[in-house]
Amino acid sequence: MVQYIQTRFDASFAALSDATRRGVLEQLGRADASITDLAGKFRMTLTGMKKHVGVLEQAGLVTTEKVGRVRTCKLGPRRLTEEAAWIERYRQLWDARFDELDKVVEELKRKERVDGRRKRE
Amino acid sequence: MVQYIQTRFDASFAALSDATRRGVLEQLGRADASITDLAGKFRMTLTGMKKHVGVLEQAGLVTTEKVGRVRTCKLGPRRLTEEAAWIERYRQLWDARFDELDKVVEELKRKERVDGRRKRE
DNA sequence: GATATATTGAACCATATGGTTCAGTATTTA
DNA sequence: TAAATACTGAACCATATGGTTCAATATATC
Repeated sequence: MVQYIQTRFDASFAALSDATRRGVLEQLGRADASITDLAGKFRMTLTGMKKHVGVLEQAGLVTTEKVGRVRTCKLGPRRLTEEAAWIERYRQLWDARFDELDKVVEELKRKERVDGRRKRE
Repeated sequence: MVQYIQTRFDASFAALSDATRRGVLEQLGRADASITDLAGKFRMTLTGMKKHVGVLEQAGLVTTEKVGRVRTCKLGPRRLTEEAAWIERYRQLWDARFDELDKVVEELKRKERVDGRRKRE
């Protein structure tokens, strides 16, 4: 279970780690497109684009269907819900962690004040 | 500018695409840790863990400081704000795209009703 | 039927990734 | 000062990635 989720995360974050693939997702958000369309838009060979689409498809972010000789790509079933949730959770962790640091700093300041007073005594 | 952002995205999403590194981030969200701590926790050589930490550091997600012989790792300055925003924007695109599809389906249904009526006429 | 179009697969290339081992160096600690 | 600890760097390995070219296949179009 955890393993499944982890490898799914691996796949989706890896898919998002390439500018071309992020661009393809944005493009498909506007309109479906063929491999030729995408290859043209991103100045790449058909074969190269096909690979990117394959990666996105593996990650569930894109689905494709071939009708006649043209393969049409569209956004896939995955909406990055879990990924968004992971990042949100991380951000909360981060906040909590730095709040702790703030407390430490506050504590230090308090002690300084106390020390100051002691020295003056 | 765009390039900078894109390569930053490349780096952070790539950093997140590995289960060990996501684990390290979660761990550091709980407490700072040395390379030895992390290597132990994730059953890996020091050298291996050092590399993962290096990737996270490159991405700005972790900072490290060496005091004496031990290097302490903590969460870095980046909170994944832009990454969260990118994903949110994508999710909206996705929703809009599928709303469009819904409209098409609605339209088809409407036509069917009309056709049905026509046939019955 | 001939030609053009759209994709596909295999093979190749350079570089990156995720890991290891092994031999250092620097710092504590006994 | 000797031994233990913590890290570091170089070198290596297998596999993945991001791209290409070239040849083949399937489908449309003239």
